[in-house]
Amino acid sequence: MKQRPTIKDVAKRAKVSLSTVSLVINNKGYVSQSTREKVERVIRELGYHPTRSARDLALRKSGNIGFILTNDHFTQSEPFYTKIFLGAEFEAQKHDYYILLTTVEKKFDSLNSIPRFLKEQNVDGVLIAGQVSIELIAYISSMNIPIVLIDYDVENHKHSTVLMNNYRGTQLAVEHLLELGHKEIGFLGGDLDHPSIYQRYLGYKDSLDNAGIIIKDSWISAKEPDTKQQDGYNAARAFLNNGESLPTAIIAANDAMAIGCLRHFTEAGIKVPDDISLIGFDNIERSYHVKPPLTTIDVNKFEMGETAVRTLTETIINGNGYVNHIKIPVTLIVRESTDKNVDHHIKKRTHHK
Amino acid sequence: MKQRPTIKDVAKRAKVSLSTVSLVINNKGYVSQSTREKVERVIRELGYHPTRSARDLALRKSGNIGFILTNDHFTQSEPFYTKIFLGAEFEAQKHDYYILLTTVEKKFDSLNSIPRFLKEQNVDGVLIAGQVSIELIAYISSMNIPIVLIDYDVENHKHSTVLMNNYRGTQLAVEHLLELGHKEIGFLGGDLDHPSIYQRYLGYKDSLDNAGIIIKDSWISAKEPDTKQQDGYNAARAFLNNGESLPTAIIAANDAMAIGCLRHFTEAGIKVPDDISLIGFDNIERSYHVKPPLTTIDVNKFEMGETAVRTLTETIINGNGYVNHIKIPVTLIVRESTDKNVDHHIKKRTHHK
DNA sequence: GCAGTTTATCGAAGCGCTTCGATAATTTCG
DNA sequence: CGAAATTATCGAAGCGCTTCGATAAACTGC
Repeated sequence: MKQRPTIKDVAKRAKVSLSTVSLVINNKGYVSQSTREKVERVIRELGYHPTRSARDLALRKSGNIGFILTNDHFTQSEPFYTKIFLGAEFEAQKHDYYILLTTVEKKFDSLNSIPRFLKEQNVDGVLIAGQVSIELIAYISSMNIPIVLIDYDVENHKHSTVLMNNYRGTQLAVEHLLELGHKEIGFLGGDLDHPSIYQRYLGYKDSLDNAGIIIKDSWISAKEPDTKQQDGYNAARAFLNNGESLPTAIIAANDAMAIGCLRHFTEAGIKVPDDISLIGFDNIERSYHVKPPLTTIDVNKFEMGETAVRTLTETIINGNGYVNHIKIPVTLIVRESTDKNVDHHIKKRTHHK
Repeated sequence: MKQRPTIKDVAKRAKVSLSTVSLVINNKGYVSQSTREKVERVIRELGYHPTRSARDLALRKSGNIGFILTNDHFTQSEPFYTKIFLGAEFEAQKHDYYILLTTVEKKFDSLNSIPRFLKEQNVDGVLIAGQVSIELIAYISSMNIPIVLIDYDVENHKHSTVLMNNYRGTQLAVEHLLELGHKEIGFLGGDLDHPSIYQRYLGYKDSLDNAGIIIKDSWISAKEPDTKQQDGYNAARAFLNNGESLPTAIIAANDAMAIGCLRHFTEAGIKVPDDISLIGFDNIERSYHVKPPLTTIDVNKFEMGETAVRTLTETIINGNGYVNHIKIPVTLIVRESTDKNVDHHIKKRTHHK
């Protein structure tokens, strides 16, 4: 196996010094036209290409960016972060970066939670997707490595973030329902401590406020501990048992909860959308296959990944301190779980049975 | 920003030479218990960790493995290679490798098709998923870089391969149909030149042969140029118009074709599985949502990725020449598109109308 | 008790590249 | 026309690590 040529071979063959070759490769300093051409010719002849690790060592950088997420994401059925990752991967390729992927435990453990690529100084910047421990973020931050957070917002706004426009999402949902003639619109949330969910709640609340509608407490459910299907199911039951009349439409914090809610409604004989309209959020695969298909809010995950990489490379170039908060637009997907508010008095009777 | 400690700092502080520290880190050569402990203590105190690029340069390796696929895969809706990639990613993590992903054009172009990580000598081995140009494979091979092919088999068996057991898949399908009492079993294939499809065809043919059933030409369709849904649709039409009676069951080369076939049958008033049973292959997402849900053959894609990485790391360690051909097992997923062969004479009448 | 091993440590060279001066040749222009 | 600035090239040092001898001390065993 014959060795690949090094910069030395190029220099020898072109009868110039190592440094000159380096200058040509990097388009730096002063090199006369003639020697530049000579060197370039030799490079072509030899099929030379600089070796990554040598260059990295000399430049004290890596050409990689790290992608961190908690290890439960990939095992989830919904490929949310997978799509973000792919978007990032493609954008990174454009900027001549490679992405090193790693997963970490949800809870921080200073021994094991530090991704290897950080210890090895093998990344120039880091993408963090979803809710990782703030200790880890702080640790990376303390190493002075640029960070971009995706779909997760920490309180201090020290790092750039790429979020979906949660607020705008529920706003769209409310607008859609208002157009359909609904006035009594509920919100089925889970854990309001989660920033995204809270934003969705706010978008809902503000929109109704602006429409001059006074929200009744009984329209809102936010007692469930999480935002999974089961929580939606439970929340739906709570709705039915609170002694108050149901709103004519419900916006769920996400599709999973909406689907759980839908299931309970179906069991309880409440028809969606005839008796009540229902909107989800996230546009997960299943929201399309459920009966009836869910009206929901979609965000382009691929674009989130792309944008994150673009932001990160800019931070790498411009140095830290460059902070950017980007909201990726969302769109309303109208399917069959929402319908006109025909006559809500009939409905009240229906679900009081 | 204070510099991270280097091996030099460790040496100084531990009052030993650079080389001794290196020996300790790598567990090599002779080091007395006492100095070993001393060095290890200092390493801990300083929070030292060797830097990747320096080590790579010295060792002339990279600690990365490349993952190549053609650029159309990720744009396809079916996340087939995505799952393989994730399997590979996780397994790589266990072996302390990072995966560098890249896509290449289907047709080889010596200028642009060479992945950057190859030019930069930035990978110790390469995973190739799907049908990439043989020129590229030959090129990589000529650089003496270990290769493992996934879901693609080139003629010369110079490289390790990880394939799904296509042959076994259609064998399972035939067994299933035989148990249901079918004797007239057709095969709806596309491009038989594709090795995977051909293996599926062989599994079908051999199984019927072994069962003592003589296959009629009219049961087999293999004239379509590709294996997409439209090809299945067209093939189904050809089946109906060939003047012969239909078999009582059909095995399609893949789910896409099966779904196309199903669509045409539905349009033609032929009921699946009442009039004819139908089996797909691949277990794509849609095969589950179609009416009726498709009986099909599933393979664990994640496992394919894992196995490929395991094979590759072994080749990297043991040197080339270590060649392994692995077939990942498949399983039959019985859903609603197959049923007992009740009375096929009635059926014949049905579809002759 | 001494030649031959084994164990322990270290200095120096080397991996392939970048970059900082130093030197020299060429150009500018007051 | 000569001092200063610009252009061109190169040698050497350095990036942080591994590894090959060299050297020396500590054991073998006869």
